[in-house]
Amino acid sequence: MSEVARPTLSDALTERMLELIRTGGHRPGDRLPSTRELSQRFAVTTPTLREALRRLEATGAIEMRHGSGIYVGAAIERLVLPNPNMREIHAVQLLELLDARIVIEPPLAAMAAERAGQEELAPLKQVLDEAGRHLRGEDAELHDANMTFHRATARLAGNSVLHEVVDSLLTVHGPEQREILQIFDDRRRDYEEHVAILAAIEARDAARAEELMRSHLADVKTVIEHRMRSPR
Amino acid sequence: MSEVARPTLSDALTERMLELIRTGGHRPGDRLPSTRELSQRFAVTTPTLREALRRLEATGAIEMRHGSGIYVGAAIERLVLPNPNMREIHAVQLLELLDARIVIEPPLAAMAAERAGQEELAPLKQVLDEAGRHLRGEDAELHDANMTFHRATARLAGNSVLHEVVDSLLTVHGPEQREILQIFDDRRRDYEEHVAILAAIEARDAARAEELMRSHLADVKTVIEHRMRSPR
DNA sequence: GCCGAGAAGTGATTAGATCACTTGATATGT
DNA sequence: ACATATCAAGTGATCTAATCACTTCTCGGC
Repeated sequence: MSEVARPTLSDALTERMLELIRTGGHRPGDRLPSTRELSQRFAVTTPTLREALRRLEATGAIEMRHGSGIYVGAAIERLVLPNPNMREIHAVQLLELLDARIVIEPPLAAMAAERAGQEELAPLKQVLDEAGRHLRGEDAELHDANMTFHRATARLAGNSVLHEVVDSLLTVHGPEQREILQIFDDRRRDYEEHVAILAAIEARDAARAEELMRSHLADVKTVIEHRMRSPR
Repeated sequence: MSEVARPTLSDALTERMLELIRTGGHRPGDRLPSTRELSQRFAVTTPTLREALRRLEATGAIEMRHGSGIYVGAAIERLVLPNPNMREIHAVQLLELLDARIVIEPPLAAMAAERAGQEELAPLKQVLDEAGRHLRGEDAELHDANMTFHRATARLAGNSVLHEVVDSLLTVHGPEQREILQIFDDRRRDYEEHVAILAAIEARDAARAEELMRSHLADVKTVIEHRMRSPR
């Protein structure tokens, strides 16, 4: 029954470090304060600080050079993708994220249509059934089921790299971001469009699947743009 | 003059942990040994071990739950993208990676052609000039310059999310992976095709830029496939 | 002017203890 | 018998403070 797990000290540290870099006007290549100074400033001990630093290092936000110092990494000014412990991205980036999906997902739908046998189609149908059961239930659950449809479709395409990319993009729709999305999206319509996409994939009509996915995501974007201007 | 920096203890630890998970037949959701046991098994102290764990956590390879345990994450069986300290991916995945680029990069070339003013085109030209100077020089340098062209083009497209995605995909072409690529690619031809792509972008011919980028990447893939079968 | 030794600064690792949280078993009450 | 409350064991999180290893820059010798 437990919730999202209370953030740990080093969770907070990671975010404070990011903030320090961003608001401090640091550019990639700049050197950051030493571990000793940082641990003092944040009032934590060395090992704790270092855990936070390692996380940032793993995503390319910083670089640690033995004997030399800690440097701002190239990824700092970009979006850090698969990062369960550092939610980034704000509302403005939501539309950019959708544009990215509009580029990537339609071809994936086409690929899925081309190679998917009946057996592999099963999980996709299952996801839609699940979503269907939530049509009159909790909005959050329908929303999640809709997201799962996109992941499942990407998986069907059969390219693990692209699958991972889509998965990353959708994961960013997590935590706070997810709440924003939930305010804007039109879950019922999404569901219906998903049904149509599945039909095209099942019929192995690649061109149609691609076009439907494209217009579906364009619809989502339109709705969000509209509602951003005139909240419900 | 220093080289690639000697791997640190926790670097090695990160890889040993990954190996433990992979060869141990662990599936996502499985619980791993406790920190106490792991630190004993690897003969390192807790803080050191935890640094390695945090890196794995940051990429979604594992999940640490306070009071409960350490669990294998969902990302473990997929590709972990922007990860300077964990080179993954083997040769088989090279072709999949290229397929992914074939899906993503052509539309980006089109977007670049549509929105690029003359000023923004400067860095792209500069990259090509740089590559041109290496035409008769070191293969490695030409190879790098060619890679930079792809990054720069993706940047021009003006979507930071997609830019980051492409950057991640190309980054994976790092360390060991890069050596593999260098064996297979045809740097001179790549350069010439890049020149043609730039011309299309400069002429703001989106359709042509897209098609050229697509055929360029298809060429690269063909060459690699061919050479994999019959090494030089 | 060049270059090598050394000092200062910085990250990497160690050691063991203590705190905080989760989970399942046990006991208790109805 | 079942549900609920309590508690103990296991596990991650953090602290403490010192030492080791590496880089960089300065300064002296040639």
